[in-house]
Amino acid sequence: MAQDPISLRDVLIEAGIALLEEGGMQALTLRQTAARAGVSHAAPAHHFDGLPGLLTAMAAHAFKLFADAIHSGREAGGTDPLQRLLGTTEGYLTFASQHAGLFHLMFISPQVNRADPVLGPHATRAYQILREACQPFGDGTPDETLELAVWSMVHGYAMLGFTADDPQRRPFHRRPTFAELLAELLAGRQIPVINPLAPASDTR
Amino acid sequence: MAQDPISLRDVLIEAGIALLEEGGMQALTLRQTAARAGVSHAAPAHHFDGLPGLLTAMAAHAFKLFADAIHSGREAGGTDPLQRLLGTTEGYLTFASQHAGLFHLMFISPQVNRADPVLGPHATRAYQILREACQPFGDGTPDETLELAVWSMVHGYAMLGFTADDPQRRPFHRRPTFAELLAELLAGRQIPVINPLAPASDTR
DNA sequence: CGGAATTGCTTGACAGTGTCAAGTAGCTGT
DNA sequence: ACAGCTACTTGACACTGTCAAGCAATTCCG
Repeated sequence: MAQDPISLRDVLIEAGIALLEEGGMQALTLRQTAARAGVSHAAPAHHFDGLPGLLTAMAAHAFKLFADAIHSGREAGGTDPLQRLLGTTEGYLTFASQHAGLFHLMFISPQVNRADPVLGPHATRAYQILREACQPFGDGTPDETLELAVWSMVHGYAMLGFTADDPQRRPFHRRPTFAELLAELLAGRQIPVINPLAPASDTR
Repeated sequence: MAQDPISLRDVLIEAGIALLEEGGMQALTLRQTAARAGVSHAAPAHHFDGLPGLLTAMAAHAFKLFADAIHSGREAGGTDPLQRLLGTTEGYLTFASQHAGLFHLMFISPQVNRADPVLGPHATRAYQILREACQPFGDGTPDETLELAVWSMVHGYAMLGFTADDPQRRPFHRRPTFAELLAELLAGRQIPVINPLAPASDTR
């Protein structure tokens, strides 16, 4: 074959994502996925180990998109450490709200086999981005307490955003933004200067 | 014995909880619940509006248990404001780990009808307990930023505890405790004294 | 070059699920 | 006594995931 034709495996993953984003986890079934991909209902069994296998492969794909999202969020934050961390968390939250189904797959669905090694690399990459964004606020070495504090807070903020989508039931007069929460968390820390070693030079 | 005031409705809720705690959300089906309650497979339809109705009723029950759990956690914290807040969050986390299925029902399951008014009272009561535990760390009035920061952090900590149950994949050398995370969050705050004689005349 | 094995998918079946329609036993109110 | 109502049962239907068998095309290899 001259060119590698798109494998049914990838088509199925795309079809599954489409179903997930259209109708949530309820709509994501093996048979519907196969139908959308234009194959028979048992075809997916030859590429994935049942429904959990398909969901796990989709979760792996989702982790890659997720790591890309928080990476570009960090890059959008420029060079200022606080803006970089904020951009990272904004990427986190934007992905969670724009791809709620994939987020659910990545962090919640009990059908995903979390021991599968295909999940590891991109999940680790995503965490490394968060870790590096936290680094300037520590004493130079990785501060696991700060990392987990930021991670827990942004993750919880995203999850609570899903749950309390009924405005009337929200206990807040005005829901604080995550930036305010992060400022609260970092209030006890020294905010690092932008370029501590070099002589004062403006940002371009 | 002679009088049998236990309604089938309550029996079904208990049966559902038993199934949920034994086999997770996968095992919680209408028909299994009916079978465990000793009735026919269509009996639940006369007490709940389908499976979502049963799950919503179970979630309401769960919110009551949850509010009780964080209430006793707060009481166990004694009178010191920090210990009270810590006890509250510990109650939160203990409930989440010991009743993972109910926690999933309360905050995650898309089948639960979150607009149902039966969810409101106990969910509100739970949040009020958290709010009051945060109050001493504010300037006297409810500080919604601090409340949401604490809530997001404890919620995210609980959720991440579910996800990353594979020790090998955890990015931490030693997973920081939630008390350490809370200390990090409160590091920018004045820790209130235990028995303030003039509560409102604190430093400003 | 030609059978044989493998791959990729289809077809068909089965048990299990939620939901609906119809039926029934038992109690209640008049 | 009788009608009506409540609480459930029975049966059916469409849909689900999974498995076994089959089949056509490709690849292997002797």
